Amino acid sequence: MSNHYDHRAIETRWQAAWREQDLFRARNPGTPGFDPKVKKYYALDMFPYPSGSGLHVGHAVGYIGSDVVTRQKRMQGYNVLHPMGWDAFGLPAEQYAIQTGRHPRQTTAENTANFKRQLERIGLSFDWSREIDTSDVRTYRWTQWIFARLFDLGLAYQAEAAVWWCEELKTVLANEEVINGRSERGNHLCVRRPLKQWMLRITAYAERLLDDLDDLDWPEPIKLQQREWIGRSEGAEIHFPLENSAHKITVFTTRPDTLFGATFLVLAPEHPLVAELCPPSHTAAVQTYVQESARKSELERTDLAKAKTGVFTGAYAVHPAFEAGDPRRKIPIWIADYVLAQYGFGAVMAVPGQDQRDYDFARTYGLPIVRTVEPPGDFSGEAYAGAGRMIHSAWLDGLDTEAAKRKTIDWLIATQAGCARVTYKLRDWLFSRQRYWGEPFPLLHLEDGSVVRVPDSDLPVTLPDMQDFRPAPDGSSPLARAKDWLQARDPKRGRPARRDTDTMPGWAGSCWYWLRFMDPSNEREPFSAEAERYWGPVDLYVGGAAHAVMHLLYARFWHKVLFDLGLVHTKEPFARLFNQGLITAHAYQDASGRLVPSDEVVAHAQGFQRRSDGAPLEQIVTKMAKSLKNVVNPDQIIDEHGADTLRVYEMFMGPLADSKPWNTRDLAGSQRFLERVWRMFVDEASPNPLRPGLRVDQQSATLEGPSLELEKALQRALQRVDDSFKALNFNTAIAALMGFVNEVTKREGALTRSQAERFLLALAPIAPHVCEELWQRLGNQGSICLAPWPKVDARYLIDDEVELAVQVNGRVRARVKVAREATGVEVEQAALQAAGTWAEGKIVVRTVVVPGKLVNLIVQ
RNA sequence: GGGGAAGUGGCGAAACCGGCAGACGCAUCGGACUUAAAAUCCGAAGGGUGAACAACCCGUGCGGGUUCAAGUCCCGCCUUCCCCA
Repeated sequence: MSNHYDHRAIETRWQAAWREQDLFRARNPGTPGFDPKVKKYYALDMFPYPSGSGLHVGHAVGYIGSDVVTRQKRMQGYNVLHPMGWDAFGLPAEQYAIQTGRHPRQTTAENTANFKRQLERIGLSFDWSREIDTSDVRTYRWTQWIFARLFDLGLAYQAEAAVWWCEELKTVLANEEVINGRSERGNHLCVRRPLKQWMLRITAYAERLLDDLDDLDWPEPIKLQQREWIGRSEGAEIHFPLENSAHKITVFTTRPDTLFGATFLVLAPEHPLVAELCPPSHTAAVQTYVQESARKSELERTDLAKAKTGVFTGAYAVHPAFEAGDPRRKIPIWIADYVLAQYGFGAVMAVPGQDQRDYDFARTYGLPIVRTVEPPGDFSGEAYAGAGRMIHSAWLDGLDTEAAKRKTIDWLIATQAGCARVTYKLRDWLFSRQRYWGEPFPLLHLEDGSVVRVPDSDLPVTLPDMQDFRPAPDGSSPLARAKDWLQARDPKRGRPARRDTDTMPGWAGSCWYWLRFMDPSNEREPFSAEAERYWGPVDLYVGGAAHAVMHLLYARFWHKVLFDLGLVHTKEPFARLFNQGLITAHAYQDASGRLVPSDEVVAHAQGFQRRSDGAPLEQIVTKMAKSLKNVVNPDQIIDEHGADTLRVYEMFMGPLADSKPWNTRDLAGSQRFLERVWRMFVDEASPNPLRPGLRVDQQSATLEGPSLELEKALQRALQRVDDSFKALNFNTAIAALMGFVNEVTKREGALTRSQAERFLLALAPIAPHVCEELWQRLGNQGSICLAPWPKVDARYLIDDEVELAVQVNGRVRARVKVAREATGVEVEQAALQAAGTWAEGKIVVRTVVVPGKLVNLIVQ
């Protein structure tokens, strides 16, 4: 047997062995091998959409991180659930299929096979017996089943909602397909137009989605983003009757106190009353404006920096707080696209004195501006949005803002002109797509226009096999063309019915997949209560911060609905959330800004040049993307350097949470480290599988000399490994283990077998293959993957003597060694002596002693 | 526009509660081993002034502040990255 570090042979050997031994199988209650006394640990990765281009090293970093945690937990004796699957439905898969002219079912199967192969090569310890695919009918029948529960609860409803429409492509586009009002594909102009859509009433859960964030062990920034997204605001709704109509316009405002400053109303262009209240003289101008704003995205419409546009409707409303005959009682109604239809009531009372957008608008169109809150004396702005004493506000004058809000709300209630109101920025979730590759809705449309759902016993509603699944030119879903599939019968009375032709959005499967992993092959229910009670909630959820808002909010919403139905026993699905950072990469641009593939770049001392012609290049840091020509494929890294080297490098690059640039050059350090570990155990010049000194522990009962020093070094390293595993910044664990290897190198022959074993155990979660190989060479029975985690012995962490820095007036001037138990006075004396000329002849006015760290002498 | 995160050597980074800035690596340079090279091992290295492994000064994006002591805390800016139904 060759005796050098052969990563290829080692990695294939142990991956095969682990698979054969079924080592990473998680035991469900009631199955053979299940031990109720063993604690569970559920570590979940955000499952990937299996794209055609395969996995790159940026995807791998989160998976490796969670795998390291998982492997440590197994060694600590937990029953670990660590599953993986495929988020396979959705737009990208469909797009890819249309481009290649092949069916998404086929491309998805190929892509998942490739992803799985890549993940296995990295040595990730997934329980593959639980693999699921959201586009597999065995999975999506339960997605439909859960949707059916939502439908029964009245949480799903149909409504007209604005969707992007591209006239050129003759298709409905998703938000992510429209950039700056133009289609991503082809760069054609798009407009928003209303279409009947399925909506989910997530707003009914807004309060709970907000409140329950408090108890979660999630990164604070993510919680903050969710809170911002939900956007709770307290205020009032106020009714403004129309001058010549029975209708009234209801507005929401967070500043009811500023009612007397409201000089006009502004409606969103989509407001339902727009057409009705407009007198014929103004119809043409209003219609033109409504069409123009349909072209804009919300981003453009609400951009504070852009000029506000709007148009007068020709109609007036009655200001409820002014007496009849008061000229201020009649206020004009305008339309402007900075008001969004979906927020509040799609209408605002404009208070130009206290709101900058209203102010800008009033100035542009010459509308009156009244200030009703007194700004501080040094205020120099235009609209004053802060708090203050009320002025020009009749019976509110003199009150402060808070008191004025309360009094106004009381008045609104008393006069039936409004009431207190809480609104949320969060809107109901547009849940249908006019696309092929998604879960069909389990719904039937009857001839009388009513909608009934497919009974549970008739599920699944299978997605029909279609050859042409492109979106239709009239905006209808491709499923509308599946004639045979379309026809159905009312399950109750047998009347003819038509299936719903929309499909669910890409998010649907990811709203409950962690529950399916608990009991993936259950054919009677989405998951058993027993499995959920045992495995839930997810203990650690690892994924990109990119999903901070939408996926996590949607998933929490579904989970809460299931909680209310008694189907899950926790209010929240993910106890701890961790966001891995983005792996960025260098990309190179020439003078014209064109991207140059990374492998055509040469680095020089002065900078970077194109290999072919020596043209100077600029280096930029971006994310890894095929379009930027800077993607690094893990297969290639594993071929050349090994999976363990890839794992060590990705964990050594920096804290898992940080984004950091990939640099293939730096791999060498990680590979060298593993080679040094290898040589610590194996003498490559000899045919022996192991250095003779490590065969049995020859150490006597008490450690001394270099072996004692190594013991202290090992204990310090183990302590740092434990700390770093808790925080998931494995870079410091690896640094500590490297430091230990350096110490061993300096003390030839001092390393004991016990020390060698404990070192190996601590490294095993990060570099499992090489550690398993050496573990077996040490003659151990059983896999290192299930061997007990090494414990820190605190006795070795304490030294008798400590070195202190001696500062004089805050600057380090000397160092001094003192006994660990030295008193303050002793330390001060030693420090004074060490400070020498710096303190000589000076008066020490103060001494600060930080035990074990430093002494600061303040002298005059 | 709104929201979030981050700026430390040539590069990736470390520094736990405010306590010696730059651990551990990469790249670089020097030495040992070698006929030679690779590999390996040993060593140097933030910047400046200096002949100096002497000594001192300056240094954590920029400008202020608090403190015996600030990468870390406070105030105001600049830049970059991520997300937006």
